[in-house]
Amino acid sequence: MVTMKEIAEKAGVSRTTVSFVLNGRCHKDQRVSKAVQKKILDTAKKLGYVRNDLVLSLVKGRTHAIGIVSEFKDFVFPIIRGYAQEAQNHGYSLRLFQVDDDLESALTKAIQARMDAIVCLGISSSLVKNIPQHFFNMGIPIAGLNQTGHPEHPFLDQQHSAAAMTEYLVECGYKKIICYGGNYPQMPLREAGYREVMEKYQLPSQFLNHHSVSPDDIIDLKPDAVFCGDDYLACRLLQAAYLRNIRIPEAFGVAGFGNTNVSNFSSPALTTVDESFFESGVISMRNIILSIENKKFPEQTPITGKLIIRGSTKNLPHNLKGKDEK
Amino acid sequence: MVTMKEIAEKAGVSRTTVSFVLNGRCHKDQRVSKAVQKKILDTAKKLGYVRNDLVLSLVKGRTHAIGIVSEFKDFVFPIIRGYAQEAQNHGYSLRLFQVDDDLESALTKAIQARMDAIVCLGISSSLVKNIPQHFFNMGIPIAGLNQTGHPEHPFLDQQHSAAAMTEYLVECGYKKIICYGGNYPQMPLREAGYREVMEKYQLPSQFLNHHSVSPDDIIDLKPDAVFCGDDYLACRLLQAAYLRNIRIPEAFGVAGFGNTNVSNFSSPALTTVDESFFESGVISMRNIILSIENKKFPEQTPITGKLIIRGSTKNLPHNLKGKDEK
DNA sequence: CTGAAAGCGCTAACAC
DNA sequence: GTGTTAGCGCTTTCAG
Repeated sequence: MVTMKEIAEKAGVSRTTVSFVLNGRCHKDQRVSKAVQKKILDTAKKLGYVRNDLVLSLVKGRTHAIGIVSEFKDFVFPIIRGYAQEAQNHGYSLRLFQVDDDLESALTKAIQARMDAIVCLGISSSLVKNIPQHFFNMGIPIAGLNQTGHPEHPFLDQQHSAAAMTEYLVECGYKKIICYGGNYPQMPLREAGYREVMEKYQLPSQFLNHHSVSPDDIIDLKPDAVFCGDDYLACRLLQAAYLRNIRIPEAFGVAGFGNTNVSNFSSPALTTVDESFFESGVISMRNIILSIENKKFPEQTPITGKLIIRGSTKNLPHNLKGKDEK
Repeated sequence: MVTMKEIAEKAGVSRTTVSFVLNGRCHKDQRVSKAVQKKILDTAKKLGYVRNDLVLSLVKGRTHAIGIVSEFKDFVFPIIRGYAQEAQNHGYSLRLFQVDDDLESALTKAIQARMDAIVCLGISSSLVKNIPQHFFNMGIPIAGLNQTGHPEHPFLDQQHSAAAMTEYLVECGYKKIICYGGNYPQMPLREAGYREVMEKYQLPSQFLNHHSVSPDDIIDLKPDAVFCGDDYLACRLLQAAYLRNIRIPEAFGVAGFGNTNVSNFSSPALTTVDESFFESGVISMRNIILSIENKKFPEQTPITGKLIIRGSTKNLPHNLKGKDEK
């Protein structure tokens, strides 16, 4: 790999001069004659010089790399795409540190590599609680330790989004709406959004957990609609209905949460809430980079999930009638 | 960030000694007294020393990082998970270089960062053809420029896998089997696998492209089964059938390709071929690391896709009868 | 058993 | 306009 020293020798000048020219630090007025410049540029090209960012990082104390510490489960990749996009726009790149069992060792590796910032993605908060304090005193910002609290992380307003979906289901004319979810951390907020709206309309609310209640059980309850805590669960419900030849949305409506790609390919396609992972990754990375560069910080604006209306829900006749009566 | 120099000063020894101790290069026989060792280790811990891999990379000429150059479309992430896993097992980490429009600039960044190897992932071969030769002369292995030819890349034997699926469909008792695909590069091989088996059983083969033939058209052709070129297309077909209240697999069988997660959540769940992206990522990364470290290379073993049998196909009665007759 | 010194490739004050 | 010099943090050979 050719170095500046070699170029300097071939061109018969000093390394400093080469450095100046190759970094374009000779704005017409300053230093280095045109002739020498050209000569240096030419030999650099001829020799195939590529600058060494390792050294720049060492000297400048900045690597322009952001460490992503994660187990890299499927759901983080849309976020990472957002990260990658935005990082690239600011001249940063991403470095991946896989955590298998040991979060601390992954963090250590990221620090050894002298990342400009470290983002923990999708790490369970119980693990995070146990990170020794000294990791935070190294002078490297460690961000995104959970999905909600951290300022660098824009976050989906789970409750508000769930409320919006529930509101939509009520508007469709559904009365007996069941909330069907699991144990993931966001569930309580989604459930709260659901309850809030059900109470507002004085409708009976009912939350059921898929660990104790099967999709078939849900069907047997003969709901008007089921608001599922995530798209995957909604698809399971759709599959159960399909096997029993129960048509959706004719028999009852189904809504998911996430707008993951399964929701677009199910039969019928799912009405769901878009979690905007990509977008949230972009904003998140922008904030992280801002915090590295300026220490300034735009105020935190939570993202609101967009309602995605597809074929698994529909306006019921009596609702349409109701609208006519107004 | 604390340095060895600081440790040396606090401990009252030279930097060399610190280096030796911290790198565990004092195997009972050699150098440095126990007392000094302990002292150094203690002050290192007290000060919170974390070694600087940037410098190590500079000195050793190896970064232990693999550059992934890609547009990071969804389909590459299962591969990247495999990469990350295997890289981590060998003490390497991944660095992501996003290519927006300009492959060369992304490659240049990866070279500037002095990656030990560079993998181009999911880059169209037309772009790759135009990479100037000098990129390959930098001493950094650039691998995986396409999905098939490169020795570092294990690859799914597309034709063989498609043949296996077709064979399965024939075994199910289906006669009129349509192959329904698109324009992606793997399609011709999959089609060839399909044709090969259809001919073997002297069944009529028919290939239709979704750019000119809609899922509804396919249904109207009243096939026994449809072998789709990918899971997504298969789901589109399932959705079209659902809207017309045509039951699968009762009306006809449907098979996909890829075993992407949509295939597991469709109604009915899809019979498909597992492309083993994760596994292929693992093997690929292993080969790349081997090639960095030894220049030795295990022979290339193409991966065979596993048949994943789910609810969208079934054994037909006359086939079962046939089996009884034997 | 321990330390001095050179070197990895480059930047940035400062002198000539 | 151009070169000298001292670092950045660490490894490693070679004296002591």
